[in-house]
Amino acid sequence: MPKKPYYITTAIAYTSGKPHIGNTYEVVLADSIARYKRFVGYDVRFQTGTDEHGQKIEIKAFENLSTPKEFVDEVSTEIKNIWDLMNTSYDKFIRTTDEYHEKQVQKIFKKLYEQGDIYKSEYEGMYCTPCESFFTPSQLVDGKCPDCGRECQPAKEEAYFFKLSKYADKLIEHINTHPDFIQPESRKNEMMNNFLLPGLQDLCVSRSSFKWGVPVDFDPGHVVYVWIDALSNYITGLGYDADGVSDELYRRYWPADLHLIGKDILRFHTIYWPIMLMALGEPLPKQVFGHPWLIQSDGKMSKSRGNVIYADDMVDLFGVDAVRYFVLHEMPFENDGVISWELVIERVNSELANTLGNLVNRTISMANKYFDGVITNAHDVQSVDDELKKVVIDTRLKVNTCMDKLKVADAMTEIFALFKRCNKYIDETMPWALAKDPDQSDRLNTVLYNLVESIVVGATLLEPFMPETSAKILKQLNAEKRRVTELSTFGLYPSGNKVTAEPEILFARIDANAMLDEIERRFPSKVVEEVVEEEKPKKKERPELKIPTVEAVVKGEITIEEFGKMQLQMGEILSCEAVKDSKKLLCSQVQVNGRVLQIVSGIKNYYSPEEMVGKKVVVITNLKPTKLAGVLSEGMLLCAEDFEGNLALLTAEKDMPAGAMIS
RNA sequence: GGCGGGAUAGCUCAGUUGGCUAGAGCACAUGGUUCAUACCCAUGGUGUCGAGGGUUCAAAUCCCCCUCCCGCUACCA
Repeated sequence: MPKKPYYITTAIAYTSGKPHIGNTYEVVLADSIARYKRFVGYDVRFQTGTDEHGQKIEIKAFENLSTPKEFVDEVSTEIKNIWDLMNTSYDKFIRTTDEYHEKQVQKIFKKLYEQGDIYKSEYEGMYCTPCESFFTPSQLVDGKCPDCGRECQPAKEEAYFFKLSKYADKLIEHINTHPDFIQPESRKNEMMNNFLLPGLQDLCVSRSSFKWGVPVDFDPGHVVYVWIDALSNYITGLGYDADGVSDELYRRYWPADLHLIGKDILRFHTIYWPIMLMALGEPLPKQVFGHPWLIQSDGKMSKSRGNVIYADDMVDLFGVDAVRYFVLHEMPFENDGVISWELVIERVNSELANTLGNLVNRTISMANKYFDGVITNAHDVQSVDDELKKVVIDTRLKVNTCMDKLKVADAMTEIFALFKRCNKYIDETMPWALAKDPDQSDRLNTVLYNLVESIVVGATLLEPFMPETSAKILKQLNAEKRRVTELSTFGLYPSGNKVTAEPEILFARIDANAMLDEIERRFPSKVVEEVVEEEKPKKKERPELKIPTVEAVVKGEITIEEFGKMQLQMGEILSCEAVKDSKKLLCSQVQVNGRVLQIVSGIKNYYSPEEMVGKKVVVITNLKPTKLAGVLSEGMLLCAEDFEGNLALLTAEKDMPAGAMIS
């Protein structure tokens, strides 16, 4: 019988820098599923890769004194090396700078344009300068800016737009009739309630403010929006062709069975991507799973303090399979998982060293001590054996149930329950007592045989999650990995086989204090400087895997007179408080000359009201007053904003009095 | 502000359509054991099941209200 195809993908990693353990987790998770599916008999194709375009990369490369291509070559290689280090069994590593990919992206874009799903906007009267926003005709209210109600101006920049709304009803229908399409299910509501049901807005799918992207071949000066580019990887990696001459691979593996992605990019995968596919006339992926994140709980380790945890450092300290075990087992299905060095050490000691490693070690030691390593099934069966056998046989089904629901952590727990049951069996049967009585030799043989057999089954099931450890155990027991069809039978280990004479420690117990000292030596925490930080609003660490960035808009030329219309002045913040019922707004009383202006700003996530007081900042003082969250705001505090959306207030380079003019 | 999800043992959580003395793992304590990596096995406890009210023979579970947390989204002049 021919194998059924199974196509699984991860998100492609954004090549803006080295991925940390939270990003790496995704590939390991995908790998465990891919390996499991292969084991149970699927013809698996597992694709991952790197997403290499966009303005952010253009800038990073520039800062790095290299060309974008040189930069992404380097980072992509680094990412691939980490994926390899983690022992991930991908079949295809795609790069969005690969020629065949870029070519297809151009074709896809062109096809959508030619069939009218993508259109070029003319922008006359559709750019609202104060709002710095572009609007499509459908968004305008009476021809005016839907945000501020002011006249919109013709803009210099043209762009292409994708008519998402055309396919919205079809997508809603699809989501409703395919309850497993979006996982976990709670995310489905978010997509429906926030985007689909209120009505989709057309998506701007080209950029002309920077160059590092796939050029729109029929309109030089525009590059394809990075998401259109990135999402296409799932089909271009299979040899999809927009002109209809796709490879055999594509016909075999598409539609994908599972897109595994971070929960932060679910919107792109459950709205934009399906609509793209509908427009192309291709079937939709069967399932998109937005997994949670691994986060650092106490803030002791955070990027800003330069001590993020990286996969390669962890592997160096603990070994590949310990890291795989940790990330797979600690990550729940729906909530974020927590990672810290202490937790890793604790798990390695209690589960890997104690439960599993010690079990294998003590079993082999007894076999050597009592029978020179020869394992014989003497068939001296007692009723206590039954429960062990039942657990061993049942584990395969339990694991399967978990894996079908993508509950990888639970599947691992089942496998370790098998190992724990083995430990209990040893206590129940007391081999050391049997060894003292020559008449019990058959019984002792049988007990050891049952143990070895059980461990072989466990090791087989462990392979998708900890391939190296699985192989090591089987080797020490001189056994072959079982086939899936053999797992319902107990007693296939060849009687008379000999286990290794020198059992190797699988996982050494870790001295927590010594290890933590070593970690501190290698990755000194920059510590304590921020003692007073307590109440400071904290920004949560997010993985960098594919956070969409907003490219800076290139604005049209203005005259000095136009600039002169803005009244910029230094202002001193006299007092400041949070705006009630608002998550981001602070309301400041700002002194400028003799006046005190009340200004509302969306900076609560970056500044506390207390620390605002006394600051001298740059203010636009002649901005038309407006109400924000019901509070009057009579100006604007100027801020710089980086790619992550972090804000910093502007101040003068030397101390200047409140009211000082800026020109 | 809108939509959604949570609040259960010291910690992380499970509790299916309301039903027997509310569970698991970790941690802790005691006992056992010695084949093994100071390991393994057994036993144990406190829970106002976030607060209050209601429906019911019966509520952690259903309804109302309150408090707090989280996610997405809007706003962030």
